[in-house]
Amino acid sequence: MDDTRTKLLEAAGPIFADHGFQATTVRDICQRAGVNLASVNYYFGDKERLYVETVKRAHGLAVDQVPLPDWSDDTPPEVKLRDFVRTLIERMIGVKHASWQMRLMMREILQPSAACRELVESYFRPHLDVLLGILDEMLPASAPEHRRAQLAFSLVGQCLYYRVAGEIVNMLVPEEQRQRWFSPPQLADHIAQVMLAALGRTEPLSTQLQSDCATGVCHTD
Amino acid sequence: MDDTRTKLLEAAGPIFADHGFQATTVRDICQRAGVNLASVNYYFGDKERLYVETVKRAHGLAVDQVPLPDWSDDTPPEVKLRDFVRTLIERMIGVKHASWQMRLMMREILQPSAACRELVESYFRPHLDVLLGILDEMLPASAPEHRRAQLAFSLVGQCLYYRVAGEIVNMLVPEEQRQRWFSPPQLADHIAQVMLAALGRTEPLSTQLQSDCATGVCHTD
DNA sequence: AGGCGTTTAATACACTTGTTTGAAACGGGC
DNA sequence: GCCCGTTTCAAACAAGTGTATTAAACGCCT
Repeated sequence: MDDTRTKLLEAAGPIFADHGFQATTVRDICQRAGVNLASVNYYFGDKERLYVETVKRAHGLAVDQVPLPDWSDDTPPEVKLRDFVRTLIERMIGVKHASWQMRLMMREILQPSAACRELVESYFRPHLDVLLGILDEMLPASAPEHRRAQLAFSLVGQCLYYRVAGEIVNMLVPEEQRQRWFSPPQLADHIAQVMLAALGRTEPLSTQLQSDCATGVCHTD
Repeated sequence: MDDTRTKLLEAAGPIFADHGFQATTVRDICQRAGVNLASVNYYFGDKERLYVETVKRAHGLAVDQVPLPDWSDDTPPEVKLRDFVRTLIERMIGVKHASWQMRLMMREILQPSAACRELVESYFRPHLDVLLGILDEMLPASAPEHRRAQLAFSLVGQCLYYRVAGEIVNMLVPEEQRQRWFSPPQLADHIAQVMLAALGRTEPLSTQLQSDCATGVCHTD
């Protein structure tokens, strides 16, 4: 399928992700796609319709690219939580240092547009439900609903941070330290450790870091 | 001081924050400021210079608006950490549901421009140092530097989340639940609890939530 | 008052934007 | 071949953009 329509969609993705809706020009997209200027209006009606289609396609590709593992019924919740974090981090910053799909979705998160409602229901809500299910296995039944949600947001927030503020992290952390200690799996394991320690499923971090700090960090498998 | 220059800066702030650099027009700014179209070129040379000045001014105002408390020397680190989180959250979503200053800075975080380097050195770095100092008081001396940084990012990430993904949270959490349990101080206390529990300075959350969940949540003072 | 540097004002100028147009090219079916 | 709907193309359009220009108004000193 390399018809003009899909060529347009594929060209539009990275450009919209980089510059946002307003700042990208249909001329730019058409040039990148190698098609005539009028094509976007012919196939999508106008620029905005093309944008919405691009966003939909983006999150479709994003979930396919790094899917959640399907756990067996006896997988302990600690492992599920760690896997969940790893998947999130991988989607955020793993795939070739941030795919255009994620960059585009990030724009929608920060400034929701017409394409966003669908994004929430078909992407965020299901993932939140999975995470809430994992947390339920570790929390007492008396834990109120809003605390579960806030815990989920705490976890997601830590992952999202490296996507949103990645450039800032790059400026704050020296190059060599970043290379050695800030790889996606390392960050994922750190976040999982924080959450598990907070939930009381692991020793607190301060005691973990007291003894044997070399091996305590990189149990990456 | 209501000369044209400052009128321009004050008008430009919210508009740049809402629409970004590209999508805002100097005509819009001048109209809102009630000054002539040519003024921006007269006072700032061009649109970009005005933008940079606006960003600088934004973070100047942001720190003044909600300053960090100055703790006495014997303030326990747990209190400092909680205060730090509260300050961050207050800056993120507290002041009249997100001031334009924060919205503008958020744009720079997500997509750094020329004005960003200065933002990092004069705003983010000092705050990070304060936070690292607080964490140092709770961590063993053997804790490696990169883990401290990651812990700091975990904390900041959780706070940033409600600013970045605030609209998504609004769609995911029912209105009434949001009204009751998602006020800035409540969110701040939750995040502080997570971090303190992870560090082992409090009981784990799962046991906290087991007993007496009604009073355990809202120690707002 | 008069002169002068500073500020404001209206307008014009290129230029880019999204979109439209109408004709040309294509691809089968009879 | 010829007709047809579909797709491509180059060009043009109208609106909106940042910026430049020019003259008028202002404030202030002597």
